[in-house]
Amino acid sequence: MEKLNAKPLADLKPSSVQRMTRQRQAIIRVLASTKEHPTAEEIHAQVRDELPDISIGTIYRNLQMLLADGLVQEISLGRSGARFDANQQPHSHFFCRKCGRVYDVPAYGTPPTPEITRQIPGRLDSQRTDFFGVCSACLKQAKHNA
Amino acid sequence: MEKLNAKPLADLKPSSVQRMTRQRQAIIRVLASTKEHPTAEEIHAQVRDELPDISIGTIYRNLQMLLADGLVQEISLGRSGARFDANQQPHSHFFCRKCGRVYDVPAYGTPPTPEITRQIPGRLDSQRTDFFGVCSACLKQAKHNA
DNA sequence: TTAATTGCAAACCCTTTGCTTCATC
DNA sequence: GATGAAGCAAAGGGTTTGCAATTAA
Repeated sequence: MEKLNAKPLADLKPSSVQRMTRQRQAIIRVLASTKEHPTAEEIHAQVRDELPDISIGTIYRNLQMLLADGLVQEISLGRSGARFDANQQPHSHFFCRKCGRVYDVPAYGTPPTPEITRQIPGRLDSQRTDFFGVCSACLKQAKHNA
Repeated sequence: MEKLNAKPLADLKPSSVQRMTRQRQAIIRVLASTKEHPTAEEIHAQVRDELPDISIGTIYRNLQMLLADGLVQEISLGRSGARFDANQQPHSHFFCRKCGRVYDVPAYGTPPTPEITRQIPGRLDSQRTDFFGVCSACLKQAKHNA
């Protein structure tokens, strides 16, 4: 029931979006109420509880619009299907190599030194630091199976 | 003609690899001689110059083996097809949002503070800092079209 | 009323895989 | 020779798209 992110997402009137359909509301609600970084499939499954006929295409189309408006971030790890993050606060991610889950961690990253900036072959907009390892859940399971 | 990376890749005897076929040699040669972070398709196109009948499946199978042996890194940015990097030296990447190209930049990243480490929900193996923006080539082109 | 949005299904792209043939060891 | 690896083509998974029907404004 984390409500911190609910506000910004729900309040904004994204420019790509023209009508607030039931489907869109439900998708936004799911995104705003989770810190799980769900995949499109996972969002679909959850929204289906409320709107059993919603199609996966609608999920993707809405995600596109929310991405275009910067209300949602796409975090993808290799070939395993994109995950979506509606947390507007600056934060970093911890990726589990075993299960593919993604966890929020406090914002991390020092501003690029002029040294680095000078060596970027272009205009630098942003930077991101990601963390990798094996999550507690997987560690626990591994120990259990041993 | 950058030869720096050619050595480690060419010298190692990866455990996944049992026979050094002409195809594998050619793929390794392409990877070792570029800093372009080619996609599988791009590797295919280049190797084809030498071995016109090589199939895309062979490219992928070899990349898998090289990945498994840690001789190549996969760097993927969203949905645009994985890119492969055989540069063994520590370094970071600059991703162009416009064209999708990936450029090497000097290694970047400060060691995680105990503070951060403590907040990671699992065992931290590694971290990575990526840079995003628009590359010089695209900036130049945009100016040209204006 | 009317145009944005949906549902459906087919199409797409990138990657993987099964199977037969080839060629390295 | 044996067997790992290649070529080919079909299958897979995730995502996008065309089109007719729906529905918010």
